[in-house]
Amino acid sequence: MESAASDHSIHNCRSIERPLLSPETTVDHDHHGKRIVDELDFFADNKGRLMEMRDQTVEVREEGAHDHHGVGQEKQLPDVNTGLNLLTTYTGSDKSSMDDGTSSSHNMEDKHRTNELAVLQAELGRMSVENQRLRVMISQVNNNYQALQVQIVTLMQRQQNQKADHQTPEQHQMINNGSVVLEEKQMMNGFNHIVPRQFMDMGRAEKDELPQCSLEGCRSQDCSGSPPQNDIVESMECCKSTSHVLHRDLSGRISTTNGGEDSPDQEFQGWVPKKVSKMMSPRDVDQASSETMSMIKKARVSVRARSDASMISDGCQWRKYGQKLAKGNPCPRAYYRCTMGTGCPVRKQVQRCAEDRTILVTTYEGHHNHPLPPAAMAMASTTSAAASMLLSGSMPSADGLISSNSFLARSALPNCPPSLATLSASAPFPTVTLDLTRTPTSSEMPLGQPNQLPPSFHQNMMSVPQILGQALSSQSKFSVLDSFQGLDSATHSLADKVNAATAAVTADPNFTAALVAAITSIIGNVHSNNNTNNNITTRNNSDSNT
DNA sequence: CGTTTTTGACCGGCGC
DNA sequence: GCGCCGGTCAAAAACG
Repeated sequence: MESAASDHSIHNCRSIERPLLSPETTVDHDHHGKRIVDELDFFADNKGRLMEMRDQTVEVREEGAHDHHGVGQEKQLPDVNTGLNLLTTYTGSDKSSMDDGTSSSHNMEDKHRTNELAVLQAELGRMSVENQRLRVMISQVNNNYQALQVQIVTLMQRQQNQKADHQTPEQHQMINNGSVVLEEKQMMNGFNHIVPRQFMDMGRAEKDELPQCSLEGCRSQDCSGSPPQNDIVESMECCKSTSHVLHRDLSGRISTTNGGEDSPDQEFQGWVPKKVSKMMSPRDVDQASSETMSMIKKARVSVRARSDASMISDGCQWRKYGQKLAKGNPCPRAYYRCTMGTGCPVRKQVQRCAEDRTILVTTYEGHHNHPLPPAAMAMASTTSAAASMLLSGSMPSADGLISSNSFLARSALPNCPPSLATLSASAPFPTVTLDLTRTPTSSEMPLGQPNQLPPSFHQNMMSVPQILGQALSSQSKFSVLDSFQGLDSATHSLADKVNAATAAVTADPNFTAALVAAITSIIGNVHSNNNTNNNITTRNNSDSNT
């Protein structure tokens, strides 16, 4: 039903979505070569009735093609509603044909058919309305995506402003009010392409391969496999130690695009040992002004979940590089580094809550510089989205204003129950905390916004990444499945799609709340079944077709 | 034998 | 300046 709706609604995406159709959706090619069954299957609940009327439907369909706004042969199919008017026409012709001296039993049968047609017509009319509604939703998603892109650029601009010249409070206010426009980047003399660079990788600094890649160029040409949201997180880190060099370094996106193959300078991107910074020249160290470093903080996303396992499965491969006994918590804190890509800067800390040792606190930091499997992509996108929300609601000048339940926190997550997501600017890093230790009750959900969880959240028991992936697909005009069809050839489009999906998530804090709720409902099952995230592709496949 | 984990040492930031 | 603390390094051990 859902895929049916999407197929009907997103005409321009049809070529993409068609491969997703399950065999049964295309099996029934009717006479005249029209894929009537496509329609039928889309509205599966009506299938039975429609099947009865197949003969009539075929005829009606052909006429409908004329009536309908010229959408082209393929696009006529989605416009099921078209057939309605024609059904009426057909009914008339049917009657006239019957008047030609047929028996009363035939009349009865025809009247019965007529009634059925009327019912069918009403049903199709309803579908038409639904179709229109879905189109509106698609356009809204598109609008949200566009808005998010502007917001991302604004954020990048903001950070660049902070580095280039210390902003006045008035400027901060302007940015906070959203009055900073894209064109402002041109005021940042010499920094036009610094911005994207800065958002790509914080670790690498020395190698510059594509300094000509402007902000617009990077976005439109998609020279990155990294969603901008992810980049935002990364940017927070990059500025800490190498902000003075980053504006010359534009190679990160390319290396990411290369399917994880290490570029010659791969060792310079991503995570860099502190010893590297030690080798920086005194001049470089000077340039990395303390002001900059104090203004820019690392953004982190912390996930609290009940789990008996030592780690929640997030689809990534991690290598433990340290363990420490933190003060105030008898449970040791473990430090992990992502090993899926060479030099990947992403790290995470895992520690059990001192108060409740069944609660596992996982803190993510950084942005992957390599392609991610679907499962990992979901979590990465979600954490990045959360981080971007944090950043969108926080300015360095606002440090200290952000705290749990603060105005800014509630502004950034206006509809997110306080128990689910909180912002914290507690030193040294601003952190978004997603609390999955309790399921949001209906009372916790925003008023007037009933539980927005997709039905599948309740129906299916999936791993966290799975459910995130599905959630992302449900919020985007692209499906996750699409993204991973032919990962090799679709690296660019994949980035775009994930980007769009993340943007959609970011644009809707409600969805974040729903997401958290969904994770919460799943996390308990992860305990007993840690392997469920391995079939995300399959699951999404089926989900995309349902 | 290569990879991962463990663990003590080390480093830098921060507060006093 | 000193000590505390969080974070990281890297050698050794463990693992597959």
